[in-house]
Amino acid sequence: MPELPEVETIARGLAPYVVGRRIEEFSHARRPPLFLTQSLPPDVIRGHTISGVRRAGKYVVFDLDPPLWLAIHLRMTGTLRAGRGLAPGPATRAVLRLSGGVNVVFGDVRKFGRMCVGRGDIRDVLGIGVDPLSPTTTPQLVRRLTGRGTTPVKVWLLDQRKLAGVGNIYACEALYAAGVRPTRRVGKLSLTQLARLLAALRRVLRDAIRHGGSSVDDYLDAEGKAGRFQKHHRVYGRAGKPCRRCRTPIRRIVLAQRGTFYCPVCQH
DNA sequence: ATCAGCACCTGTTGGC
DNA sequence: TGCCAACAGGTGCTGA
Repeated sequence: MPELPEVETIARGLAPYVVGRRIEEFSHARRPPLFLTQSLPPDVIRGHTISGVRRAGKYVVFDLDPPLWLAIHLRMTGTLRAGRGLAPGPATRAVLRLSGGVNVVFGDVRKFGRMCVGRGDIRDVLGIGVDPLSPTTTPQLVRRLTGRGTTPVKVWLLDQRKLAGVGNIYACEALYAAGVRPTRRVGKLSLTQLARLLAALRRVLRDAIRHGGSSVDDYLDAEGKAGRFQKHHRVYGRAGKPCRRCRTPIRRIVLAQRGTFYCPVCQH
């Protein structure tokens, strides 16, 4: 469920609760497997201190001292909550018990979420690409990444090995904002169109972060609060409803098995 | 090397 | 009202 803006919101919300605290205990479910195959044995993090919380792609990352990291991917229904004396619930998959009585609880109804303990270059270990919000991600770099690829641009945006962090909602919204049809072959977009798309993507992501992310169904932040950006969606989830610009009904198609929404008039 | 299709899970919703 | 198929913000594997 959570994409870049939701993960960013969660990471920022966790920081005041966890930074500077020591991990006293780490308890976690075993089935279905919670840890990625490339993970170090998870229990090595016990006794380490959390030096920071950040986002890498769609992962929430706890930086530890001595140097090590714990990355958590929420997939569709994962939630991360922090609080003093916070209790586990029925869907709890893991709990970090920290110094000072603070608990971090990872809940996940569908059990798709995954964790990974590692050290060194996190992007290498997790296999994720560049960040769309990074100033080093330029239209020229994006062009190098797309090459002459024949993949539909919307499917390309969802490939975490290229750009990391974009999911279904923001891919749809950014393509609408840029006036680009989701089915366009990514390698055939001009550099100008790619630049427009990257700028639109950044605008949409920053805007969504400012609004605490999108709560379409069950996303909640680190303190259990819903996001507000769903009120700003222009196409996502609006099949059959009028385009806010031209009143044409928004169309829904399926690309790579994902619902894809666009305006047939405003997007070419 | 790609890529469509399905698998992984459970809860909610919409159509009949 | 009740049942059940379809669908959901994500990713990874398999086989063509």
